[in-house]
Amino acid sequence: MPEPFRPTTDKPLTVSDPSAGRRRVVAVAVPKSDPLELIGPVEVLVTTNIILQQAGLSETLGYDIEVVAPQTGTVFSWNGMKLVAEKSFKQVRGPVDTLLVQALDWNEESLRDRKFVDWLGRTGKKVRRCCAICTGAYLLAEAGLLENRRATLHWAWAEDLQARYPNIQVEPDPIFIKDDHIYTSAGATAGLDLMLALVEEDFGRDVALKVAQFMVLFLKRPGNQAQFSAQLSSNLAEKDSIRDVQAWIVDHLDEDLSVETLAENTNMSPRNFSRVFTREVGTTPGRYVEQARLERARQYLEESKLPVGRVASTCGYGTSEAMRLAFVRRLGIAPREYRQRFASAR
DNA sequence: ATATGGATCCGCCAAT
DNA sequence: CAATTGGCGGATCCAT
Repeated sequence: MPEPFRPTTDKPLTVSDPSAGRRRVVAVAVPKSDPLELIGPVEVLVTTNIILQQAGLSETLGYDIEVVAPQTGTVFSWNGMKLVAEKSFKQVRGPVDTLLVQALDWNEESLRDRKFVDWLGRTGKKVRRCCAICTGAYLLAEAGLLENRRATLHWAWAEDLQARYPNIQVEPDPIFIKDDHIYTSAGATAGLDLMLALVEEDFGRDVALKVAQFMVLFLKRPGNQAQFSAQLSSNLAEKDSIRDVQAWIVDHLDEDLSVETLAENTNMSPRNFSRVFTREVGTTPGRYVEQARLERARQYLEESKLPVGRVASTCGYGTSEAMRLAFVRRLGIAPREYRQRFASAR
């Protein structure tokens, strides 16, 4: 076996809390779901172990990872690939540090498995951290762990989850959300970011950055831009006049896009324009403008090397501070950090 | 980090 | 009368 990872510098690894100890992580997988959403996040933890090992710290620091399923046996059978769970949840004994719940299965059998869901609920309450990757949020919701909490998942499911569990505050935009000890993430790749956040909590920023740097060599964030564009374009208005406004907005992000100005161009009063726009598009003018600016800024941060300040002004933010606030508010992460994690150009 | 002024949103009612 | 549009005011969000 070749050496898995060779550190690029001789700088010693800085660990925030050298007495953190080894953490027991139980990853819960269900049959007939997407294995990427298990393998990716677990890979972050494994990479952390490797990096700690390189620093000679793996005796005392790192993750002990177990994968469990509703039943032992085949967990995934997908395009000829099979993953086999050696343990079922019934065999989990003793305290767990972090519970990691992978995506939901296509036919939702796992949701109807009362013993399994009850175990999730009991365990999720006790552990220090309970995390869901994307549609794993359904399992947490069914287990009652998300009641009256903020949660996120991939935007394509957000509406459905909200409808089925009305007392959850579903927010589709953030990369991930931490509410007390319950963490949810917006999709498979967002699950990686969630895991990086856990690594940072446990062992500090230096370790998390090394892990991220190591992993982006292999994991170019796919579909992020496409996803957000789909989100914007899925809301195209029927009325030509409103569609024109939408097109004009994305072509003139750095100009005045106040409701008043937009209304003038459509020969409507601001009140009526706002009302018609909201009915046709599904979001208010102000929110749509913010969404468009945010999307463009994300794209530039990922795909260009423009300084953050230039990105801000190009995308219509008055100051880079304004953009920073918008990023933290909507995505839960600041622009510089966003670029650090998602930039595709080396 | 907080305070303040302006923009935006939304319900309500009046006018068209 | 029903449906659309416009204006007003308060609550909230956001930028500075």
